[in-house]
Amino acid sequence: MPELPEVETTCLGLAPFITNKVITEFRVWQPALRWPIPDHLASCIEGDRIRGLRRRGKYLLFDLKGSSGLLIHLGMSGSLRILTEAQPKSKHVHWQLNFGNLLLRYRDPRRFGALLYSTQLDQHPLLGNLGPEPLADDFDGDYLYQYSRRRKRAVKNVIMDGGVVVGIGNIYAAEALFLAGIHPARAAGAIGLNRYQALATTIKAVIHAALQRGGTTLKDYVDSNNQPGYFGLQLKVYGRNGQPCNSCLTPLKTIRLNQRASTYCPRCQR
DNA sequence: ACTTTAGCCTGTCGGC
DNA sequence: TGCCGACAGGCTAAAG
Repeated sequence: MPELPEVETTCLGLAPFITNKVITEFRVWQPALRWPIPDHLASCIEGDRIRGLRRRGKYLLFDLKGSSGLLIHLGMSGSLRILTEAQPKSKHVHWQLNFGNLLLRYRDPRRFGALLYSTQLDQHPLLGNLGPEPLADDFDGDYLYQYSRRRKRAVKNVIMDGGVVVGIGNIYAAEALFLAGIHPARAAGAIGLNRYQALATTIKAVIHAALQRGGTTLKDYVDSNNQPGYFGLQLKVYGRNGQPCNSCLTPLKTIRLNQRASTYCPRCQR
């Protein structure tokens, strides 16, 4: 399931193929994604050149003419793939962009992803309330501490809130909290500055490590060149309920926060 | 004003 | 073997 590192990897992987290429055709097979693909999108974008690719949180942004562009989200099972010749459409391919002979195909079995268009891409409502990037300088322990004053929500819910900081999904939240020694259910307002500085550090560390490996891959993610995924990151708590803690051998426990499984070490995380 | 919940989807897996 | 429910998950709108 694509998280920030996977989206970044996709962005970097696609860029050499489609930057400065002209969209010669746009085709849709299944417009019912997280939000419907806009009607008549082909007439808006055919003939346009891809001026550049960007990532914001887990959104992929394709800049087109003027300030217009495409906003793409991979949901939890989406992938983009470059094909150099027309090949039979596989199941769950919902749309494609043609660049002459080159094809960019979107596949998404669970259809939680999105393809949207705006003439003012940077003003798109979905981008309006996003918090800082986790690797940026404006995301740090002080920031988390200040946000958390007098807030009672669980700290895990805070770091997974895209309005606080973007791109931290269930996997990286669990791992970062373990590394920082913080219980996922602890009330955000009851955590001091020192521990938030540790948490900001471990968040940056896990995101950075995943980026270095080209993104953690689970099951159905395939990168933009259709290479098998990276299973590199050794997850210390995520998906390891009941197994011994890597550090103290205590069996890991799982609780549910915001309907999400949250696995942690009851001894190491307080 | 803040926080939680429901709902969107389908493939996979464990239990019976 | 096959069926069925639980679960996975980001994000928003609506409810609390």
